[in-house]
Amino acid sequence: MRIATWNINGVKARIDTVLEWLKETSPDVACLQEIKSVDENFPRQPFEDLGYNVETHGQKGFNGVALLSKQPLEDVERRLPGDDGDEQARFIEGAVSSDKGVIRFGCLYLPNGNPLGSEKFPYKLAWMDRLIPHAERRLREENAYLLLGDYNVIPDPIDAKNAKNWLDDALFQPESRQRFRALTNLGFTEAVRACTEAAETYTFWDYQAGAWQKNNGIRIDHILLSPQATDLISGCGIDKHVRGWEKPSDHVPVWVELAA
DNA sequence: ATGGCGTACGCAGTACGA
Repeated sequence: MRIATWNINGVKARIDTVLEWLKETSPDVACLQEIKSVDENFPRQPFEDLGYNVETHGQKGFNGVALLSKQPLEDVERRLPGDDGDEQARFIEGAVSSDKGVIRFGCLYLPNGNPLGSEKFPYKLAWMDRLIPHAERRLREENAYLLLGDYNVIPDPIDAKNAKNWLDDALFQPESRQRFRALTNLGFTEAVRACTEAAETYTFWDYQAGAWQKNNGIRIDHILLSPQATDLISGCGIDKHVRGWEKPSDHVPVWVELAA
């Protein structure tokens, strides 16, 4: 079973690209971020035509997440618990049944947090402070659970081509990185680092200043697996070639293969 | 980067992203 995450930067602009990728890699579950669409306008039909069940949590203009699954999605929940006043569409969960039991997926679009000094950075940290106890509750269920998406966190210097360029950026602040470590330290395994120690392993390249051509990337899209899910890992990867396609997203898909 | 690009909204130019 292949599980993938991808920040598509707008479903309207990216629909053909996303469909092409789905046909090429055929993930069983795909978590999409930045759909930038309200639920009513999400183009469900072309995804359903490829055999996917579709669940969305969108809003007007920006943000928005979606879950695609070849198997029916059960127990779908929208919104990250902990702040009823948070109107930003950044979190959706669902589960599928497999021969290894229930496998649950949390699809997240973590706040960017820039610029530092604005209200956006404390919002990012507060969002992470809600994510950690939620993840802790899920781990206590002792099922296969994957928490995946655009974390907007560069975990370590090796995860950026030029780490010093990010020192004043919310993605690389000690407070952001500390919370990411606190999350993984609950007992999650981070898929890509479990599969490779290779340097220059990135998931995002800016549209500007020839970042892609210079391989000036960062690794900010992550897949975290509970111990029960970690036991099923048979491989993982990054679909880097997609960044070179026509009209690309600035992010590329990350995936993990489970023996389920 | 005093953001040079890209997307959404909506029809000019502003908000947002990382």
